Amino acid sequence: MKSLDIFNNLSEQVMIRINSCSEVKHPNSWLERRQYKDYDVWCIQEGQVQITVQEETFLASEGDVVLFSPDVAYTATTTSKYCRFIFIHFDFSLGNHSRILDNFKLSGILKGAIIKNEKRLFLEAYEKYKRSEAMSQLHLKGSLTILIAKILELYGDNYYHGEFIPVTTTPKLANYNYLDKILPVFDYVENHLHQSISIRELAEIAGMSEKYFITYFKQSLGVTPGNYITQLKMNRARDLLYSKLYSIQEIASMLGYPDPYSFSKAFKKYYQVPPSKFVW
DNA sequence: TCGGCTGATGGAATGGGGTT
DNA sequence: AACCCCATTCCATCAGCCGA
Repeated sequence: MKSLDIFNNLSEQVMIRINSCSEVKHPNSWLERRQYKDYDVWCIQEGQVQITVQEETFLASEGDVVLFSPDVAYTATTTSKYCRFIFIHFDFSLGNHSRILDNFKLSGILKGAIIKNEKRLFLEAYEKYKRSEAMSQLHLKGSLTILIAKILELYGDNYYHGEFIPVTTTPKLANYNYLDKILPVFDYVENHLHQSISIRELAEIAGMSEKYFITYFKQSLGVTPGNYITQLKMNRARDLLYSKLYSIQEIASMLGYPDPYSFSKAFKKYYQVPPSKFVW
């Protein structure tokens, strides 16, 4: 299992909040030196944008998408007569972890060709948003989610990795491998969903004391290990129920619950509906 | 990174409602 | 009546927060 799978498995815990979204056009004399506290995506519509990060210079052309992570200090100018781009500022968090994406080198320039469809959806949503059409904010958020999912997918498949380096304020932020320590735990949970999993055994796998493991896990992922296990089990329970191939008793046993009652209890707590009423 | 405290959770037993 | 499923209750254990 790849560490990026957490975003898929914990998709219900992912929160994206749009802070601002607009379109700007800058003349050749434009020079901007900034460092934001949230994420920022630029969709270059016209011209070329030259971006300098940590003394290194990059060029984003028409059609490209630029992703800035928080704490990336950049200087931007245009090498063409003028440039025009749409920007969107947003926060991205998993559970209560607002900087989970810092674990990955995502900040940089994505060539338009590799993200074509997702960018098109985003631009369509932006046009709706600009005209204040009905549900346009939901459209915008949805299309941004798709765009980010695509960036994560490209990153996971090694088709993309960002080259912007953030200004490291704490040692933790400099460590892109922060999740690596608990990666074996993800694998273990994934492969042992059919049995009851104790935090103690997970801590052992991570090579930490039980108490510290819980703290570390929550700091790294934004959710507690217990919540993580429950989330995965409930995802699978939902899929198994939809398949209509198994009884509640069978599913309970497939997910490591000692009896169907405990499973029902956990299921209802999570979905607010008992498993028997979940699929009609 | 650890230990103590406390609320949360699991497991077992029991009961009730619905269905066959 | 028998069976199934879920709710409730009680008690023991565990997870996770907080302070050091």
